[in-house]
Amino acid sequence: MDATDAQILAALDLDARLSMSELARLVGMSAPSVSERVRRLEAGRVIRGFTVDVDTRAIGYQIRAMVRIRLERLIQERPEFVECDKITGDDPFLARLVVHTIEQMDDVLEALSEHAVTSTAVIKGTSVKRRLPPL
Amino acid sequence: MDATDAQILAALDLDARLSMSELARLVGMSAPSVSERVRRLEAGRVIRGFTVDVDTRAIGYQIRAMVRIRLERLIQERPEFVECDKITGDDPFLARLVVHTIEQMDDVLEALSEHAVTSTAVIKGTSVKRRLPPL
DNA sequence: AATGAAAGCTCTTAGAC
DNA sequence: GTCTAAGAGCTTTCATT
Repeated sequence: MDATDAQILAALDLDARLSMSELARLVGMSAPSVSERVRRLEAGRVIRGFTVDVDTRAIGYQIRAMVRIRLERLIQERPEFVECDKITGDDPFLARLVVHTIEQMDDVLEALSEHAVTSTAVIKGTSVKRRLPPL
Repeated sequence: MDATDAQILAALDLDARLSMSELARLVGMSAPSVSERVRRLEAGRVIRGFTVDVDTRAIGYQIRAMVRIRLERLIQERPEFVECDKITGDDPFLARLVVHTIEQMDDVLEALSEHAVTSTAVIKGTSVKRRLPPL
């Protein structure tokens, strides 16, 4: 990880579909060199993969919420939970929930409540969009 | 958004750098058709962009935490906060913090504590890796 | 580790259904 | 909205430094 690798990661964070030749122009190197660096970043597990950033609202999921819960299995089995971390504290799991309507959110949480207590905070907006820490 | 678009999004979620011809093979269409569909998904703001999934641990950030706080500005200004949502509840912001050491985490939280009360939960692991909701 | 040149493949555009 | 065909551009390989 040198300054050039940092430049490559920053550029790919903004647009992961940049061609190797465009990336090469950005960092001032030849395409084969940059291609080899990206390959090494993947092999070294610095780059875990490349993903698409989908606006779930644009496909009908109007409500997002953060849900704390004790039981992991319930989260993993429900595809409406799109992310879950194990954290310190009384309820060990914090999950991101995505649903079409408040009614659907209530359905999901009611179903969970039969097995575990949950604590829910509805997401009203995004203050900082996912970004890389300083490299 | 039809079944083909859903297939395209699912495939790009797994590997956003798939070539249009590979994507075309996967969904059983020609490359120009798939290319046009991806272009429309971007134009229609369903696809917000393409990003790289970087393992922050592999670049030295050993500690992750979720921090609740009242003040938004403090989060936006600190690049160690890599994500922040505005939520319902007493502390209106929930942010993801990434630091090298426990000492650095303490430094960041001490600095914040001069201006606002925070509540922190350290992340011990990931139970569900970021995924798309049902399409 | 990086470069330039060349072969092979991919993307995009154009035109037709 | 999708297809095929062809030209432009890209990625990859390899010899070289």
